[in-house]
Amino acid sequence: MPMVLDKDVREKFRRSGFTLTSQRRAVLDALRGNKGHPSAEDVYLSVKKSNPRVALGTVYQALSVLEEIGVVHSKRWADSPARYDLNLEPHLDIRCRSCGAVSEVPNVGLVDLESDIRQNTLYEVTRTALVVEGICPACRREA
Amino acid sequence: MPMVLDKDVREKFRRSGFTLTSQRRAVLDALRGNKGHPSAEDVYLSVKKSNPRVALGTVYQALSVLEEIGVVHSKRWADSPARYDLNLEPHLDIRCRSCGAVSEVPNVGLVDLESDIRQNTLYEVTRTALVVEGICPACRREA
DNA sequence: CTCGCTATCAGGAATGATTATTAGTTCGAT
DNA sequence: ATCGAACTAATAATCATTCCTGATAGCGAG
Repeated sequence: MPMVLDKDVREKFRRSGFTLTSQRRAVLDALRGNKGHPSAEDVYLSVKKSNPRVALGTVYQALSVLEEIGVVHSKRWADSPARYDLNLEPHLDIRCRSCGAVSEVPNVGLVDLESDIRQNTLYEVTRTALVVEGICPACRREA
Repeated sequence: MPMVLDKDVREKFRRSGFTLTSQRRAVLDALRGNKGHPSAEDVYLSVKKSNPRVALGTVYQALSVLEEIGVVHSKRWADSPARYDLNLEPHLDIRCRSCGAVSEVPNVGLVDLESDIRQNTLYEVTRTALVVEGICPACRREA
């Protein structure tokens, strides 16, 4: 249940000066419909269903705009394209290095972490992402 | 002051079954000599000084072996090649999205985080990396 | 020491994700 | 309706990283 409401999105577009085009809305809808952590390619395929004329480059550009205005979030694991999601609550995802599945790790306190970071650096922090890798139970059994 | 002693390294190579070749040792030395967070290319250039015949691919392979046996650590920021370091204490690096500089954020409590993670997932955790981006003071002044 | 075995290496080509380019299109403001 | 800025589609280009091939090196058995 991502907390990304249309009203907030419109507001963020307005403030940023970017325009909320149909393609960008479609990318957003694709992310809404995909509870996992789709790659740009996944989003592209999803968007293509409703609008077969979109180009992959447009999806990349839309994702980058959406991330810049703070509506989507990206994470990069090794050996995998970047993955995107809408959930802007700080949360923790783990990726299986064998099968590539991504799932969420619950109950990990990240709340204080970001403010801790801001207090200990002179940088203006724009993005944080905690990347965790492992072997999922299913793949462990197979090994 | 990386805590990476030759003795530990040899032990880890022995246990893993990989062989400690001169190229791999050179990669390790390059990381020792570079206190920052060099990319594979940086390491390559550094290694080349003592052995001009090494190939970039070899550096990548050496880094991946060294990471697998737990001697080096990699992090991936957006818009930047992967960066490697020797410091295996969990620590926090921030990268300036404008000039690319990487520096460390001190005094952030990451100690409990990893055990917290392990307790809340069925995955066998093999790697964690906290990736933070921002604008460094120098670049902020210029903007 | 020498043969043969296996892991590794150098060099370069190939891959795959992402970005840049360019010409055309849409959209909002006038 | 007109104009200009922002956006898009399509494709080419880029860059990090991996893969492939034949050559080497190191090691154990004899």
